[in-house]
Amino acid sequence: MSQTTECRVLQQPSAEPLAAPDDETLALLAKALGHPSRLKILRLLTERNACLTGEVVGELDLAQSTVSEHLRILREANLIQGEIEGPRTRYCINANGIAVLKAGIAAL
Amino acid sequence: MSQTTECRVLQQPSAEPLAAPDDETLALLAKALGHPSRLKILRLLTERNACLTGEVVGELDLAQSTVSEHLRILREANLIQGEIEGPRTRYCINANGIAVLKAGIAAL
DNA sequence: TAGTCTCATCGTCGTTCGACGATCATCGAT
DNA sequence: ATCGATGATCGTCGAACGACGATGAGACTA
Repeated sequence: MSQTTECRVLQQPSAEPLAAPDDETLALLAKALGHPSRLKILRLLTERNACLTGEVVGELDLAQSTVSEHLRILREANLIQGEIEGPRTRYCINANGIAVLKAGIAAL
Repeated sequence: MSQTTECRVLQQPSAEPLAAPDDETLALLAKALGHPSRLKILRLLTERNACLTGEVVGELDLAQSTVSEHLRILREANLIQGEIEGPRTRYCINANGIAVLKAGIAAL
């Protein structure tokens, strides 16, 4: 059962258009996106509001360690964020990172 | 001297919003973008209207063969296109590919 | 305290990437 | 017909990636 508990993170609505990142940063963001499984994870986290690691693993037909790696890559790219919740970790979209990505691509 | 001859390619202005690509395709596009040199090439081709391979090489501080590889990757990702012009090749942005990319990212 | 559950991290293995120099094919000019 | 210039392709090498199983660290539960 998909627990769609909200991922409570302070985040201003950002009225600003948001500056586009430099090439180095944009390349890192794009690279993090450059794998189908990671795109699927992003869509999953968007669709549901947040997911435990185990829920993501359940959707991906990949080993737990592999999924955890993909989550790490997305996290380090600032595209998602996770908070520890007892023995589990709850991941959700990092809206700011996504916004930076969108701004960078839109500015191409 | 940078020859900014126009890259004449038929291309409808596309009034449609343009459908977002599937994850597989979007991942390939993102992967192609995931390198600073390739972003730089895209910007170069946008700024000037088109470039010969040699002009791109002159801007990138990389070996000719390496640049040619980057051009190939962008070309195969449909983000740029090249036309042979005598002994040289003239590259320009593939507006359609860029549009697909932007649509895919914007839809995230 | 022992046991279990969850998830991150580590070590490994094969594949892909990114860079290079060398080579090759093609076109223009001599 | 030869030569020079241009640029794609090939072969190579080290680094990074993507997958996996195994292990380890925390946090609840009995």
